[in-house]
Amino acid sequence: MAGPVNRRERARADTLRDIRGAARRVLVEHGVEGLALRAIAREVGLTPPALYRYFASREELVERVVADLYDELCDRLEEARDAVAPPRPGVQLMTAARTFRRWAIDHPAEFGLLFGNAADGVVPEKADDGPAAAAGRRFGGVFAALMAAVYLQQPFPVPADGDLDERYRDQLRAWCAKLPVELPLGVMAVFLSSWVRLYGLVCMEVFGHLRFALDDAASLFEAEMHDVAVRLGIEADLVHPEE
Amino acid sequence: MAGPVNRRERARADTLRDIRGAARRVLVEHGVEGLALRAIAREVGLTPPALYRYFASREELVERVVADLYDELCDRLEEARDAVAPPRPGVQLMTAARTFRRWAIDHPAEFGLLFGNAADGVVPEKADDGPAAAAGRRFGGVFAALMAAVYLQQPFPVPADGDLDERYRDQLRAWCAKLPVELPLGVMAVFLSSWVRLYGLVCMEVFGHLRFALDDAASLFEAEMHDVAVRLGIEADLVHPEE
DNA sequence: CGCCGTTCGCTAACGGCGTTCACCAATCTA
DNA sequence: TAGATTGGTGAACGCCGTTAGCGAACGGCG
Repeated sequence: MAGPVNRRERARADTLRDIRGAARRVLVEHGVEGLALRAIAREVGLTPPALYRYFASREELVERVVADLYDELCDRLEEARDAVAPPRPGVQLMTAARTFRRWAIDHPAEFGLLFGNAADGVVPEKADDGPAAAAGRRFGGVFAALMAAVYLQQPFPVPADGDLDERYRDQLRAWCAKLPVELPLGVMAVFLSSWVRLYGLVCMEVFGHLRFALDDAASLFEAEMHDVAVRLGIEADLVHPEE
Repeated sequence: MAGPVNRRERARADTLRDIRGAARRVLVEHGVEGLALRAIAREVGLTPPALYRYFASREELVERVVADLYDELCDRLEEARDAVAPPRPGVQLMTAARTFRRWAIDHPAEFGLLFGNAADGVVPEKADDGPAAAAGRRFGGVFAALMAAVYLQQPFPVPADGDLDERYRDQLRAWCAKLPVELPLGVMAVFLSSWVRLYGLVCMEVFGHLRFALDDAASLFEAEMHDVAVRLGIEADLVHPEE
């Protein structure tokens, strides 16, 4: 927690902040494609090589931006979650899901950087460490925790361990071991299914994969939310958004 | 249908085929990112500017490749569908879905090019014309037709028009109007929901968005298929794949 | 056959990209 | 104050998509 003491250290911290801000601005203005190191340098008022005093490569810089955006999104989600009164887990989960979709639609460039497959899906390397991965885990944790809270408050029916096939059970067990609370494997299965339905739908909507049929997927999203809520036994918590 | 008559026309057709083949090879070997015009030229044995005698831009070349891949995928799907004996629509639909996932996993680079969001999701322009769009429509049509066949053979419960909200109903109606057969709007709603569950899941799996929990999403996919089959009243047609 | 326009390949070049290098001035440390 | 470290510079390399201009091969025609 040692703050900057030197003039140098202060200047360095300032420049670092400037660079991250500039990167964010370039991203919003020129999209994921236009997020070029040279463009960022131009925006900050530095020459491109100067950025290498702060980041080892463009990739590392982008990863830093990704982490920042994840954090911003998580803050938004937690803020919305904590604003729910009274704090019923079901309402909080539905609110977080709607807030996620809202953020995605309002920040398409940022969303594209976080959840798009710019070279990271096809080349499935995506390191487990690094700030971006950590921030990503925080993001997943927000929803996982809400889901767990819903179950712990009022269990919903889940498949018995015996109903899951062996490979699946093993993988769920491995994943479950990484989480703080212990839950039946069936809860994880229901969580994954619900997650795919909502998160997958948002991705498809923002990335235009539904435009063949729909201009606005809001109703489809609400319908999917409804199905998920029924499965989680929180249909009563599914208040329609005022919008 | 005028075949090549001149020596020139024959040479041109050959070169065109070579280019498309080379592009495909470059795509597989170097991924979507590495699909560079210069790399394709190198692979064919031409200088980069020479490709401009065949395509107006890199984008047009890539679009041609996209169309080729869609066609190849559609051929595969139709082949699998038509191999189902007896030709029960339910079995055909499930078979097509499994074939789609199989193709996606076996051809990650090609899948990334077709269904990734390389600059086309964030910038939502994606022209409605062009060979790629036409081939994409053919792809969607395969599943839409199977879904319609399932419904026409044995209707499954669908929401009444009155249960859909107004905006949604209007959009479904507009989309429905573009299809050859007329179906209740609720069928389209069920189709979209099922589509998102299966296609969205495959995208998430291939693009690595499930790796936080699962290494192999086969079981999750089968579970989602099961849910969809139940909703479509074709649970009996859900034979487990031998694999 | 020879002529002429078209086609198709080449080289050279432009601007943009990420990245490395050598150099220099400002800054901190001893 | 001397020396080391830091943070900036311009020049350069090799990649990218794309354009312009040139020359050779080819096709149709008198």
